[in-house]
Amino acid sequence: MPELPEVEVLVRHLAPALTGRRIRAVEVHRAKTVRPGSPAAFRRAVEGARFTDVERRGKYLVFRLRASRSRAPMVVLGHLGMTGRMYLQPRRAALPRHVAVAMDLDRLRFVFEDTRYFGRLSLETSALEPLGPEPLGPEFTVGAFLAGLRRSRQAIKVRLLDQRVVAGVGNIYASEALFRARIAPQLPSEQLTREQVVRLRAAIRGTLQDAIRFGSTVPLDWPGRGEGGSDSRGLFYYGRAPGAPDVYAERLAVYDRAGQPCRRCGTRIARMLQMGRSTYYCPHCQPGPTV
DNA sequence: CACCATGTTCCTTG
DNA sequence: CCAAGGAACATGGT
Repeated sequence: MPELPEVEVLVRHLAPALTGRRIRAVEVHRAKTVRPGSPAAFRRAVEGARFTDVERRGKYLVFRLRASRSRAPMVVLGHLGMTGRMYLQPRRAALPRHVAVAMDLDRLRFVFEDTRYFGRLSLETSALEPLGPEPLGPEFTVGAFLAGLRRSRQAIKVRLLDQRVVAGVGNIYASEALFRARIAPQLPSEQLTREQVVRLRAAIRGTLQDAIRFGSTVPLDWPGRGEGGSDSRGLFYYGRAPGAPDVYAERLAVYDRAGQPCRRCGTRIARMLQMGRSTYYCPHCQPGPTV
């Protein structure tokens, strides 16, 4: 679930739902999720604080809080890892099996569920420092992108996963953007022509924006409830309702479609490994050096 | 049983 | 210095 578009959609729902609410209690169910830092220090800092805003930077969630007594502003950084989810549920509802952290608000509970526990929460924000430009922001210029790609023989697909080049692109949207730009994933990044860089920049922005638009149309719900329930007011859950069709995968052009026909030319989509991660591409629409 | 999985970080080898 | 590869984290799906 979590690359930039999924985090963006989540933040858009969380911001109005959390802003102004006070954290009454914090339960850290998985100590390692608070990293770096300790669960005790995290609880001490956060309990009693009030949310003032929620933002996104790359794939990180930036929770802005104000301490109850000192009124000092503070920041909690969140990352969903591979399987993290965040949602609100009624405070008396059962916690999910793989709950990492739960925060009691007044009537609601804010839940960080994370099956594989790769996600994290921290009072430490230095992880934001090395991040490259926001792909949808004004800093992501052709010049900045060009600077991030030159003088590297790394395959362009691998470069796109480097959060210092551009922040928020992950394994799914790297393949999708390269298909959209018709650029071979294995092309060394320094060999991209200026024209290709311009096209790839536009493709990244278009791909991410389409995904955000798509995500915004997905009905929200929370585990264990049917959709559209009358008491779902103020609650949300970004993801697939149990048993619902996986519309999420159907909109992807190449990711996880190995062997299936390219939607543009009919050629079978190919899969290869780059740095141990799957890359999907159309050998006809994205011609390039054979590796 | 085998292999794969939306992410990041650390370590080793060349 | 760079690049590549592997492992670790931990659990589930096919």
